[in-house]
Amino acid sequence: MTRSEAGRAQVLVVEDDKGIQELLRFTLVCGGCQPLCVETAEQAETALGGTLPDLALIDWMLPGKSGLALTRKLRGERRTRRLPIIILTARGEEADRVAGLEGGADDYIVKPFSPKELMARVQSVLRRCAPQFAAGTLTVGPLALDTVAHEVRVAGQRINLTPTEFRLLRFLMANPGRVYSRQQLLDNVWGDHVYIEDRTVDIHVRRLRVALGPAAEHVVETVRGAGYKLCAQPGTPPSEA
Amino acid sequence: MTRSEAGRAQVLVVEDDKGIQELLRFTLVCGGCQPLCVETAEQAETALGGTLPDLALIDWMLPGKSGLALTRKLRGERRTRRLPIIILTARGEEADRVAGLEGGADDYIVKPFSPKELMARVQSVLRRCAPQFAAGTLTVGPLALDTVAHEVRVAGQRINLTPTEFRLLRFLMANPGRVYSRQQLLDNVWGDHVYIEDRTVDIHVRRLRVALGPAAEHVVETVRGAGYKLCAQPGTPPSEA
DNA sequence: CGCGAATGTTACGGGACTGTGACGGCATGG
DNA sequence: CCATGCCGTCACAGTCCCGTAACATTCGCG
Repeated sequence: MTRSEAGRAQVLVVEDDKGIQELLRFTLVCGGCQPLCVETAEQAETALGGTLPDLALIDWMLPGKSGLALTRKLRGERRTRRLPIIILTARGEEADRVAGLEGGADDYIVKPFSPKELMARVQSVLRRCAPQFAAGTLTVGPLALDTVAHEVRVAGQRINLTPTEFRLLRFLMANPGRVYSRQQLLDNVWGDHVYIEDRTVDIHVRRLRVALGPAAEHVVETVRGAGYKLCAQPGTPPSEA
Repeated sequence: MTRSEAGRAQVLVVEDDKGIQELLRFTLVCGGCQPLCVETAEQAETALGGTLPDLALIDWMLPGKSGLALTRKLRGERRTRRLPIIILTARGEEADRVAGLEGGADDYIVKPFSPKELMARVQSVLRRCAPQFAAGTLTVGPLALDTVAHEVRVAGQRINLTPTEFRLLRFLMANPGRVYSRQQLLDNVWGDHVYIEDRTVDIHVRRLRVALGPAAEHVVETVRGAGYKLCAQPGTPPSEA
């Protein structure tokens, strides 16, 4: 589900020109997005330290660190690797387009742009990168996962998870009861073409179970020969009457 | 079922550079695929006139007709429209990535590539395009089989099945009332090119009946001299013509 | 009733699958 | 520079599953 379906898509805007920033903000709000505006790459990184937005809109020309450098950095870090990025560039900098796409941007927009074009591209990128998770709190059995605050609670008790454990649990909680093979989990939690051993999934499932503690570790079920799934009713052994 | 599960996936390789072609062939064979190599787009079209492969690996730079043109043509024809395509492109042609994906490719690989990466992407695309087992819940008599959750219930009571028992029951429930010989069951449940004793099927049928319990064991019927079938109405002897 | 073929039933050894602990690499932060 | 935390891989152990063999039973038929 796109966040544009359930709530507003959060868009991080990195733009030093106040006028353009206001235009972007206005356009995005009118288009149903929730903009978060900063002016420098450094501020952007600070903002990205918290909850990840659904999309980053980055100006090519920034004071200090350039938009390209920021893009490359975001692509280099696991946490932000899959964050959709749109580059804003001025007319006549066509050569930069190549560099921008090389740097990992998903799309680019040439200034001056029409609000219509901006929203079209934003929606397009959001749609393409969409199969994400609805904002809000997922609840399965004794588990509660806040996708915005990045918090997980077991019977109300807050626990700490590593990034991978969190994404794994989030994915499973988004589709409870559904069995996923190790490969499917790698595709959906780690990313499409990442070459990692199947068994690595087992390790993270174990670490996740340990982190969940005895109260909830059995919520993550092993389906022998098939994969793993989340069981909504723990303590219901499938034994016969 | 993907061919990668039962049998080797056939991959058409369109690459004019002999060295790279050999590397591709070697990598694919090691990865469990069955490559068919040609050097030009024309030869590729000829090869595609026969049995369709499971995947096409097309070099971007080809003598004469380009890989993009070939991709577009394949996407334009009904017969090859759904054929998964991966584009091979050289470093520095990143801009072509967009054109390639817009042209209808499912993925692209940048040369030079590692064998591991190649196989990861090939497998990923094959998985993504693999025909799925019909999702949903199959119901026959007192039996209910959830293909997604991998759960089986007898009169609402959940039971545990081993992987083979589950596949066997799933196949029978997908085609209730129809008689299958032991060999047919081996082909469909175990996979095509497996040589296993016929009697093994009997064993698993028994184990399945035991697992189903007295309430439903008679749903799996023996047709003497023919094989096994699932009877929708237990207690209703099949009326032959 | 007797016989052979087909099927049901039991037992068992090998192997596949998963759980578990440990290790080294890598990036981050001081 | 080191310390820390996270991650991916390896190796080992336990468990479960599966295919085969062997024996028992039932069915079909004369």
